[in-house]
Amino acid sequence: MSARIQDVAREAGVSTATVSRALRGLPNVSDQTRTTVSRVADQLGYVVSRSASRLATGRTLAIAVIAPFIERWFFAQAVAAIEGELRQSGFDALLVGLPQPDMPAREAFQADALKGRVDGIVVLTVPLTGRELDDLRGLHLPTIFVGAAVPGAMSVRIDDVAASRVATRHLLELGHRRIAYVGADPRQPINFTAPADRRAGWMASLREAGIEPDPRWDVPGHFTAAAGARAARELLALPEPPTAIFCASDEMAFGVLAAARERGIRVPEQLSVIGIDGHELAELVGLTTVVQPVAGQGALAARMVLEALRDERERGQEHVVLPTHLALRDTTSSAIT
Amino acid sequence: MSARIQDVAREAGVSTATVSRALRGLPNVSDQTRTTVSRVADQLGYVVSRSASRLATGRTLAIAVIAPFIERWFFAQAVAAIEGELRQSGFDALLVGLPQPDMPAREAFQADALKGRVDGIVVLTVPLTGRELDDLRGLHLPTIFVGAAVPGAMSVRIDDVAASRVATRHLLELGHRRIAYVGADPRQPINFTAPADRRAGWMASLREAGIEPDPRWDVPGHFTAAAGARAARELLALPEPPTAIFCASDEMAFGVLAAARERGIRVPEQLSVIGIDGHELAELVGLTTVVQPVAGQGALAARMVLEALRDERERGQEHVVLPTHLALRDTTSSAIT
DNA sequence: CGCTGAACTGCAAGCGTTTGCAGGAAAGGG
DNA sequence: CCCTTTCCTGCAAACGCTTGCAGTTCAGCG
Repeated sequence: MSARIQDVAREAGVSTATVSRALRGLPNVSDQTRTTVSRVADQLGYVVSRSASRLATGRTLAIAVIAPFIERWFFAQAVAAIEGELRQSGFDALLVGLPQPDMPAREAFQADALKGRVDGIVVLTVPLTGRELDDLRGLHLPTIFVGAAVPGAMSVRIDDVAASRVATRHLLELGHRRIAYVGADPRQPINFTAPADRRAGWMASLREAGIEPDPRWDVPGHFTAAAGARAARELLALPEPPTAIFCASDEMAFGVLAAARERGIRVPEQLSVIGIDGHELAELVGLTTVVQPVAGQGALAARMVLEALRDERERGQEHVVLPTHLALRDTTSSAIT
Repeated sequence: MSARIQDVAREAGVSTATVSRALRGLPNVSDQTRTTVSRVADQLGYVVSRSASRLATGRTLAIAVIAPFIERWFFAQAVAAIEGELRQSGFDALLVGLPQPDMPAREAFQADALKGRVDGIVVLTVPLTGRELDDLRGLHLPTIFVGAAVPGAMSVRIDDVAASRVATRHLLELGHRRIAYVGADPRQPINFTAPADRRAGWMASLREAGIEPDPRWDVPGHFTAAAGARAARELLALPEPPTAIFCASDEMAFGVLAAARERGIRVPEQLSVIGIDGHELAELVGLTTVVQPVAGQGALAARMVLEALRDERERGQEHVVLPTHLALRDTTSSAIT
């Protein structure tokens, strides 16, 4: 049906070996030959068979992108950035969602289903079990984690503890004392450290300020707006509700803002709210937040796998930490005392 | 390094042919043999080489998912749903972003780069040129479009005109006369009909109500919140501003709401706002909107390609239109006259 | 007890590239 | 003018699976 390397070879009057070399820009092909071959090739609309060259070389020119919730803002941003970077380098992005990620007993992630299908892996901050992680390592492919530092592998992320401290300190400086945290995750799988780290930053900052955090200020949020709203309703119903809420993601903060509006609580006058992310909408609604480079982390991760593929020798254990910054906007203000 | 079919064959004392058949559940393999082979196979951790079977069969077990802006809500939802459906059927999801989609003169989409790399294609409502579309057809792969009906191919979508009429009529029934539309796209590529269709529905509904839409009520929005806000600012600055704004997407509506807040305009008392989508946040902020099944469209599309792959014979030209419904919430109310 | 099929299994030829090795031609050096 | 090099090119063997075809075994039937 469509042209094979044979056809090109015949038409150009050379061997398939030469066609292969000519088309891939390998040395030891005369300019004359190379031109002819190229011309014939696109005359015939020849495209090398990926399957065949995969088989012959053992390289797939594909990278797996493992993401738990592609539909969520953070992941969508990151995936988009990764895909773009990969495509530019001629690599395929094989998207792998985590099976039923919300289920407590979700189907195990089959790492070795990837065996031989990709040259490298980018893992977006995914709740993986230790076993799954081991299987992943067992593939011996360059693997890079985004959003969490996994020992023995490369990673790119932000300093979650620090980001969280920035947010919490900001609230403290505004005079808040009763500062809640939304975003803890009851389960704590390996490699999904953001919730816990951010919680740790919050807690440490409070303690440094001489405040012992009330356990009731620490509410799970599951990183969705709806869950954020639920958390806020719970917090605002406390006998002595917090005067400020720090959310581990902007989406949860949106939920908190909505919940506050429901109850007629004015932000920031009666309640300060701060998030982490730098969501597009955060700017619009004036949400104060700690901005992290999401696309930046994704793109960098992609470049790092490709890099690792190039320099097979030194499969580094690089851990890159990207900076964040506080975007002061309209949802935080001094506490009324 | 890792086990080949040969190894399994040797270990199990059978030929590679038998291993192949046994593992794939083909008939004419004794139960005894099948069991032995399976046992040996996973003892050795054998996984068939996708590359090799691709080459041998010509089938890739992969589907390309072409999306222009993976980072946007609609696309992220759809991609997630598609990926899930494909994975369940053992297919790989090859994610293909459109190169620099925002650029006016973006690099052409290389359809034939997909040649031989996938068995089918799902195209999310993508602004493609006629030539690109032709190339895509030239691949002769089952292709299904989401969000736009392309002649000669399968599609799944909503009735944009109807959805838009529902929204517009709702506003009309509330007594609004000056109803603006945010979302038109100046460029009008083939296969990206949603903006124009929704605009058509708006315009038709107005005319049926005896209202001649003021051209200034028709503002581009580019489907982002920021652009929605910009559009709203423009509209609200008109000497006689609209009393209601209909946005072709919820994200744009969020922008409009933000812009209204900026100017101290109360919603819905002074301004009614309605969107299309059913975004997670829409519910939270109480945005009235026409809900469309986004994940549903994606999942269905995926099932349809797989279906088409199964029944090679009848490559249908099915066009499925999924229903939408109006979600009445708090951003629309009667016009003050 | 021979014969016919059915049920399994194996042989080996692909599938379309890549690549180590060797051959041949041209160029340069002595 | 011969001998090295250098530069191109082709041969043919992988790569790891699938599958048409043929061979074997064995139960069942006449």
